[in-house]
Amino acid sequence: MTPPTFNNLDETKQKRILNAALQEFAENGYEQASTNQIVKHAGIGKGMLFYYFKSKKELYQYLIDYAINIMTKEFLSLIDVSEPDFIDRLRQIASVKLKFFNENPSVTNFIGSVYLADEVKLPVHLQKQLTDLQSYGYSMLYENIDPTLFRDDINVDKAFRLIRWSIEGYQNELTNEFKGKQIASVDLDPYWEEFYEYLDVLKTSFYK
Amino acid sequence: MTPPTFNNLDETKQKRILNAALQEFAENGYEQASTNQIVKHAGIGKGMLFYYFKSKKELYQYLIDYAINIMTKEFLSLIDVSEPDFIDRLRQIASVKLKFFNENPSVTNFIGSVYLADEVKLPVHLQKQLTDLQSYGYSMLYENIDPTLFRDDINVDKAFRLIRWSIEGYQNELTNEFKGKQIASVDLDPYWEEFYEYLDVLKTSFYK
Amino acid sequence: MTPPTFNNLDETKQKRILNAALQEFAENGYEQASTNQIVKHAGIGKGMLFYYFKSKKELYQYLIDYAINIMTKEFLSLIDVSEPDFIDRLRQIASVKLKFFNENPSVTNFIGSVYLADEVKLPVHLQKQLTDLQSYGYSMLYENIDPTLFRDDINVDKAFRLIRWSIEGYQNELTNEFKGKQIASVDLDPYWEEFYEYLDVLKTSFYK
Amino acid sequence: MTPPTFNNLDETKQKRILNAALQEFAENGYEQASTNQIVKHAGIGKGMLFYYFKSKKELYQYLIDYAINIMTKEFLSLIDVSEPDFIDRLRQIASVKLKFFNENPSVTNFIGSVYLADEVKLPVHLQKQLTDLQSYGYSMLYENIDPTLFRDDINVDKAFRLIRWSIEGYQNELTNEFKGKQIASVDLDPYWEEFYEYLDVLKTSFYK
DNA sequence: GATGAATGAGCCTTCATTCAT
DNA sequence: TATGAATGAAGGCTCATTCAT
Repeated sequence: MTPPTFNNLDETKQKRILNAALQEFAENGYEQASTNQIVKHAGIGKGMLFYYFKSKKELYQYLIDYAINIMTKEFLSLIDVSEPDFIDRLRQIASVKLKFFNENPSVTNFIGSVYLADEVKLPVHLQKQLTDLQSYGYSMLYENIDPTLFRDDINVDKAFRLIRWSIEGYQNELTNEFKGKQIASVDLDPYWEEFYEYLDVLKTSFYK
Repeated sequence: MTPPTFNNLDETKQKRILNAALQEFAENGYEQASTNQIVKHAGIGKGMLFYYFKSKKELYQYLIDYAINIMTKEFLSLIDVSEPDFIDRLRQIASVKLKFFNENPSVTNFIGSVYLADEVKLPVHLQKQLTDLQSYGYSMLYENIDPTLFRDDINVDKAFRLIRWSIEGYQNELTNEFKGKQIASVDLDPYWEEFYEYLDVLKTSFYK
Repeated sequence: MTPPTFNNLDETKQKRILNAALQEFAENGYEQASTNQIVKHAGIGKGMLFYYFKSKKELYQYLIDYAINIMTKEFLSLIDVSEPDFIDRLRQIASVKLKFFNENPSVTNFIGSVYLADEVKLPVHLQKQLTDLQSYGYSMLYENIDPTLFRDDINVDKAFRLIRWSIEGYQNELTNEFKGKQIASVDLDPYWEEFYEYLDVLKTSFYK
Repeated sequence: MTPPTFNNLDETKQKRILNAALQEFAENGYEQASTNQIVKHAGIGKGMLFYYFKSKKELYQYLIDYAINIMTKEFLSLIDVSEPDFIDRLRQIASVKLKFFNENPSVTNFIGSVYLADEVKLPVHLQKQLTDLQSYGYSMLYENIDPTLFRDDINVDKAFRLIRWSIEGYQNELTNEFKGKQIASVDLDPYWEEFYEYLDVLKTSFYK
């Protein structure tokens, strides 16, 4: 399924190529991404990319598959589902997510661009994997949550979603703010503090 | 600042060109948009586009400027700021926004794609205008709001933002759902109903 | 059907492009023909070829159509079918053919390469035209021929074909011999003389 | 002259490589032939082909040399020159030729494509060998022929050639007809019968 | 000997931009 | 003003050939 010519490369080279490609696609979208730029940044010859992947599209689909796998293994599966408090769960997810982002910034940006753009008609098995990834993410989010913590006078499902949207909105705003900056160079502590304050407001409002 | 050659055109022709361009950019992004398609849909010769605008980029920036102006005049300025209830204000904004979208779908889609994509490095004056647009939007949102409606045990500013993010998240989800469909063909009533339910949950939770 | 952008060119330029293309395709076949070489020899910019023709394949098909038309009008239709003597008919055809070749060498070579190579899957209407061209050629060859000139002890149809094949073989041999030489620089008279001698042998053998 | 590295291979491997190459060149012509396909079909590594032959062109020329030799030894030298009747000689040659084709279809197709295409500028020694092959073929055709069988009122040399051209024309037509079909699946008897009828017409016409 | 990864020139094609008319 | 023909750089991709292993 995955190109054996590529998988036989030593890992650092694979990583160099994958990162160059993930970044190029994330920044420019599928069509506008330039394989020329990719090979230049990856430091490989013009022909090799097509020796490994046969076509731009195959490379793109390989990246999606790769991103899905790594997100599953190194992000979603690390979420602790024993925490029954929805908002504390969200806090923990944010922490794992940030760690993942720091280790795989290009993967995060790339998979985001895939969901946003849908420039490319993907084969069904990839469409399914993307949907599955989302479902798995939701299950990590909602599984084993204790609904009795919520006020009795509101619809809990609606509350779930409103809270999730709030958090996502907050995180998007931060992402936007940090865009272009080296994340490593930012002192994140004040942001965590602020985040916790937002979570407290949510608890106060939505919980009993 | 705006090309005088273009502004001297009779208005219907201007509209034809602008709409052709707005649509092309909204659908394909900056790089992928084709000037050939634009002139074809606008019904003008290839040379004229570059006579009016000098370059693809200048056209794009003109469109941003144009979109900002029209959104200011025909959307933001129509918001009724006499409504002091924050959540009722949001409801009213949603209604005005939908009306604007129905009358100017290409403008709405275009400006959305500009915020999302940031393919192009914009000149500072446009960056500023975009920020100003957002600020103006926020002022329409927050001006004259009665904070005393909110519970006393939460930070009202944080509540404002959490609520706004919730609503935006909900609206994004709908936008995504409607993508590709003819909006005119959708019966919106059930969505309004659902929207109001969400607003009620917010009121119950955040208000006294 | 034929690209209007190309047909609007002044004729000398059209000819320059057509000849460059006919030659390139005749010499190298469809796949190996280089559009780069064509534009270089035609003295036009790289993009123009695709402005006129949209694709290499469309150019190729245009050339086939063009070659068929010109061969029909300036070669086959000039054959005098009032001559009932089969071998004299062949003599006359050879003369017309040579004249045509001198005026349109690239067309002749091109259409020959098309029949030989069948590299490209042609659309049915072109397939049909090519077959029709051959049929028309045969009709010019056989129409109104007097079979009673042939000996009674042989099958006249078989004789027709044997004679045709002889002549074609002779002509192919000459074509091969002249390959690469400037045909204009060759004194053809001795070849005509030799040709007539061959025709005489055929008459002696196959006629009463 | 022939690469010693290649000649040291055991014969089955040589054959595998030669057949893979002959077929690829015969089917696609020189330029369009893919060395990748050749090594794949030959079951050898990419590097070895260029170890044995140094370049695609050298391989091609080796194949020409090889084809000439095998045609000489296993086709032309098998022609029975004791038959003094020209037309019976032709019949016998056709039979030997068909046998050879059945045993070496790739060689036959390859050498045919070489004569037709002349894509490649061959070195003089190969040009000469090709000419010699033809000469040798002609000598097998004409040697020991009894000219007194021919009518007295025609030039016998011209008759020889006319007859040869006829036969070649007939055979080309058949080759064309069979193109793409599995020759083994065709019942050839009716074609032999027809062939003999043509030969009879020729005898009746050209012999006393 | 043997492999196949690596290279880079060249392929067809698109497209913003210019310019003669 | 208005047209659209003309340009050439850049796009994705292929392939003979080389070379480290």
